Amino acid sequence: MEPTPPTSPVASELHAASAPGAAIFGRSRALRPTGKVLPEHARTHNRALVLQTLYTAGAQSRADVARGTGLTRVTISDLVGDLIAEGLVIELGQREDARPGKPATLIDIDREAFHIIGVDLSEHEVFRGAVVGLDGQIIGRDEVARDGATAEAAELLVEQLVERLLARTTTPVLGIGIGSPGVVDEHGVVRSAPNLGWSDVALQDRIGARFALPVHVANDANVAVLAEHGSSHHDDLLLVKVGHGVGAGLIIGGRPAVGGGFAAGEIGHVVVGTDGGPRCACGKDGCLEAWLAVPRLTAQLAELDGAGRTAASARDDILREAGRRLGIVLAPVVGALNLSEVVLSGPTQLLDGPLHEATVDTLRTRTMAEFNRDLRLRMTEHGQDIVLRGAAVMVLSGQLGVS
Amino acid sequence: MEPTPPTSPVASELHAASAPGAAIFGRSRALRPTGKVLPEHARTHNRALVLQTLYTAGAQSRADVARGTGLTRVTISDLVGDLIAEGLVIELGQREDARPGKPATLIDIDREAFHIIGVDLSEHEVFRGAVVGLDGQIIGRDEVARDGATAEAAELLVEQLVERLLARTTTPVLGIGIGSPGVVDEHGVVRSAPNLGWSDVALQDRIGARFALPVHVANDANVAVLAEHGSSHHDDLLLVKVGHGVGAGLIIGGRPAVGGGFAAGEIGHVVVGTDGGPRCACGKDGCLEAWLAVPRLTAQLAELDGAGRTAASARDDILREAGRRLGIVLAPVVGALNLSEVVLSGPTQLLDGPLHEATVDTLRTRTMAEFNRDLRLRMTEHGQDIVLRGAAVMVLSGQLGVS
DNA sequence: GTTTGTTCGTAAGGTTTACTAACAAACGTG
DNA sequence: CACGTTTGTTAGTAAACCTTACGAACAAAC
Repeated sequence: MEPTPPTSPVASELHAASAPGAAIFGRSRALRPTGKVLPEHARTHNRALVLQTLYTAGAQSRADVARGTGLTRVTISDLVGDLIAEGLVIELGQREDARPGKPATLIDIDREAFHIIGVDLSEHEVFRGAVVGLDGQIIGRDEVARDGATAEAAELLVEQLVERLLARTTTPVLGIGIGSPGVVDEHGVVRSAPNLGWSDVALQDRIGARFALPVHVANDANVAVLAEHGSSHHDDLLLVKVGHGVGAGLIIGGRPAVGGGFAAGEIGHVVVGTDGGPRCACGKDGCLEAWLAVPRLTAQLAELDGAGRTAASARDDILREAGRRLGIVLAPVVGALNLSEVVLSGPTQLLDGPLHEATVDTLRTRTMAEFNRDLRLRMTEHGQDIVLRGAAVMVLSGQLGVS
Repeated sequence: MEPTPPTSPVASELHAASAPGAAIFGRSRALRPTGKVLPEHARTHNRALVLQTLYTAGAQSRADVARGTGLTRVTISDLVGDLIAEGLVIELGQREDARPGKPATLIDIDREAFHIIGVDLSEHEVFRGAVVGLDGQIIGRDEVARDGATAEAAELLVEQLVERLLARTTTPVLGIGIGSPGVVDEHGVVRSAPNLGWSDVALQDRIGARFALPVHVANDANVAVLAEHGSSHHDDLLLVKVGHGVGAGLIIGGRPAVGGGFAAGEIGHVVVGTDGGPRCACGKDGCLEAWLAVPRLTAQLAELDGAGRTAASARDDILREAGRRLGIVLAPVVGALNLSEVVLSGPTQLLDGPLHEATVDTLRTRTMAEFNRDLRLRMTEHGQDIVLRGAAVMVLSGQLGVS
């Protein structure tokens, strides 16, 4: 019954008195900034709806779009007129196939009209970037070696990389998307990225001011899950990104989860199981990262090699145990959120095999089959480019409302 | 690399081919039913915004509401005119305090104009219900003994309880909110509630047809977290409801999480730890419910008493271990979602004490302090009425857009 | 070849919504 | 008492989407 000391990161407020006179529901809560809705906002929404329809279903007639959206042909013609004037949509000529009635004029998003810059800062040795098309196709790549650069030097490298990528674009640029390690807030400020020596770095503002383009910045795993959501039909999914560290990105009910402190997905330092485990850099024993991070796994496998040609099963045992640990951490999350899809991203030779199998097995034995029958666990199909493509999705979503 | 058998609840789709010709992002996904936005929808939104403002901040002038919402005085007058005509808002006369300018006419939601019926089906022996005011105050209670009724008999009991509650109302009824155990879908169909012998019971339609009133049905824990969200200023919170079983409700980014299969929050049968545990009714060993459910805890404590007057520390040990197990399951969820608040609901004499302390301790030692510094773990302040009040919030939110 | 029915895209006119501008009423202040 | 301030309403305007109507262009049936 004693309150825990206030120094504790998890403090109890059991006995905190509520404000006197406050209503039972809601009155004490800060006013929600839901915001008014003006006619022009409705227009913006419907405009995005047209783009989304074209983006998702491809070239079609105005009448098709009208049927798809529920708006009238008249309104669609009006909206499409705007979009054509802006260069976002083009007419493709008449439909070929033979059917009764006036032949339709096909329209589509001009998928060659804009380029997007995607940047991935999540790798340890190199900053990678790409020029990405509206469809997600990678048009050109570039990268800069990091050479241990931190703080201002690292920021300069990002600028340099973006500049080189912009030089390669041949059409107007829709925006710049950046996936950064660490905790990133809603304004694209990197609150904390220890690896890069960043703390409260206003990357979005800086890059935006430098290149006069829309910029979106988010955590690398949160960016990666956007790429996965784009190519999945699930609206509740989790992506686990295994690299130098272990992080996750979540989509819940079709929307990215950010978390109260912008640290959603930070599962690398959650302790796994009740039987200890390897000592982690953070000081605790048995963190997920201590079991699963790539350096840890490769080191363990290298030890095996050093001890002579052991049976392949020893290698498999190591990977299987890592997979089991991942499953143990994921089980409560899968259960609590009733996820329908979990995706793994990272080195295929490590993740795709015994590790993956063990995770599947562990999830199966530790969750309720009845509720999670539809759950799928799979490797990403985006490979190494997942953050680059996710960054493009982020820009697409932010600038056009398409996602 | 072998795909797991299709009978497995967690199946691998590692090698599933994507549809040929599908675009890299999105094209393969089903068209999102985002929906068009018409001017009247904007109107509805702004109307709800006015109600929300009044509900949250209390009586004020039209001009105050205009400043609070960002809409103009003219628009607010128009909207308020509608609301007064509908009987939702009333004029309270002129403001008393002395200041320059024309004296303001105070308006407020007519908090006595409507009653809400709240029903809680989560208890084992009894169905409880209440007439609830718009502010959440409980105006009258009623209950029916369940006597083990299941299937149709249980449905009839619900109808009977609602009928008796309606007879007690003295004003028009805004709607009926029901918190049911089991899995409930978006249309208020109880997909599965083993305790009540329900399977695909269209409770919302049935009660709605019987009483010709708006009805909202959801899972009991998901309903309970609405009550908690109403009196909290956190937009990422989890409520753990400990009773005959163990369930949870989540609010993520201010919205309730429902899950792909409508089973979000079902954490009772997630296995805890890596050291076995008590056999659970579901067949697995060491489910959270096997550690934490009230029958299990009381049985363990009763065994103690039977063995003679043991030290109080033995009782504390049992509760502490249960709390530790809860912390172990919650740690990955708290980490993944970066929750800012976790609330416990259930018997105070069991939860509020060593159990609570142990959960706090365990969460502290198993998550990253840096990310979860602001996390609070506390008992609910709604006590036994949490589902009844949550049901009222659900109706308020569904019918008026107020939450 | 003609008629019929269908489909597409556009034009005209009406309704809803929220805005700006302007004003009367009612108050405190100097 | 003149003046500035605040409130709430009236009048007119702009934006957005709707319904209705129509010409153009086609397939199918006669």
